[in-house]
Amino acid sequence: MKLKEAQEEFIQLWGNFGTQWGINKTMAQVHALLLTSDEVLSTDDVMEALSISRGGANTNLRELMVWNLIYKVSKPGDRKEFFQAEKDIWEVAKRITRERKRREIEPLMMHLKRLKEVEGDKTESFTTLISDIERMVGRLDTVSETLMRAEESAFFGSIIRLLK
Amino acid sequence: MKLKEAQEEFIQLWGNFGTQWGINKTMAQVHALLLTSDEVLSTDDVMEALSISRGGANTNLRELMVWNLIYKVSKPGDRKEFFQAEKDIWEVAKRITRERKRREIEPLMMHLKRLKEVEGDKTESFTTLISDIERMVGRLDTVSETLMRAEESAFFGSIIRLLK
DNA sequence: CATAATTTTCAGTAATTATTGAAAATATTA
DNA sequence: TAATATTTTCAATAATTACTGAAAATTATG
Repeated sequence: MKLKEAQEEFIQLWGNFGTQWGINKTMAQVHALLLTSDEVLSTDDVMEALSISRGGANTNLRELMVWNLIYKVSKPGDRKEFFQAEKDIWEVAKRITRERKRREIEPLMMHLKRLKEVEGDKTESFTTLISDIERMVGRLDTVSETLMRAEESAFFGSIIRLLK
Repeated sequence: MKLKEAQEEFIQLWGNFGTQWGINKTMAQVHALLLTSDEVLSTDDVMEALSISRGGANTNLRELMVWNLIYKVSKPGDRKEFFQAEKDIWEVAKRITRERKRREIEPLMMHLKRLKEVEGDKTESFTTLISDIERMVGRLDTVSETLMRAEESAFFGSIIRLLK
């Protein structure tokens, strides 16, 4: 396989995979494009490479910046803004985890907490369920957090290896 | 809050949460309904409770069976089929993990493997990226697997506690 | 400050995804 | 086996979500 082909296949793959995890397909593709580009890219480059409109390119690039997955860089003597992806895949995972936690897990936990304030009899099995879900989500959160930290710590690293 | 209200709120919450993770909203709601029902429910009960069509109820109930999250049960003297959810939330998490692994992680890993077969120079950074992604996905898989097993083992349980 | 380059916004439209409901298939009863 | 109850399928439709493209806003240049 040629590099160009592989790159394009990866962009498609990442887009489809993102969809299954509730991430906008085009955003995932823009991310994949930048991840696999050695050069920095302008909005026009992205438009051209993915055959998308200026509006789409702009929106997705900005959203990726909110997620802290790409940066703006400027080229001297050029007005345009260029974009570059964070290439360290562990850093990428850490940032995605952090953002999803902030956007989804924390609100979910708060909501679940409220749901335990149920009055009356016959509610035990309900509150038990909610508590169990709370505990499980919390633990998933802990573990993913830990996994991310593991890359930076020999101690955690060796624990992770234990788990294999 | 009254139990009925809390139940309905949970159904909505779970539906929205599911959406963010690439799970059909109605399927998540049907699951939430059964999770919070002490009684077994028929297709008609589900239709009524969620105000959805027969086709929708049927499709989502069958899909939940494929995921192994609910069971058919029959009531003696009644032709209808009734449904009951697996209530152990750890078992639920384990089965969801297993199903997503089978449907998404395994195909992804296979695809990534193929993408490393790139010929030519200047491909090192690309193949490194793909390898890193492979490694990360694999590790996420290991850890989630381990988390699930932790419930069943004092040894793993204590490791998990270490990670907090 | 006027002009030009670039970025951003967003109403309209397109594409995707989910749902309905009625007909067909299947299962149960007598 | 015929009659009836129940489940399943799927074409048509609805709802949701994403994208386009041109106008407005912003930023940089001389």
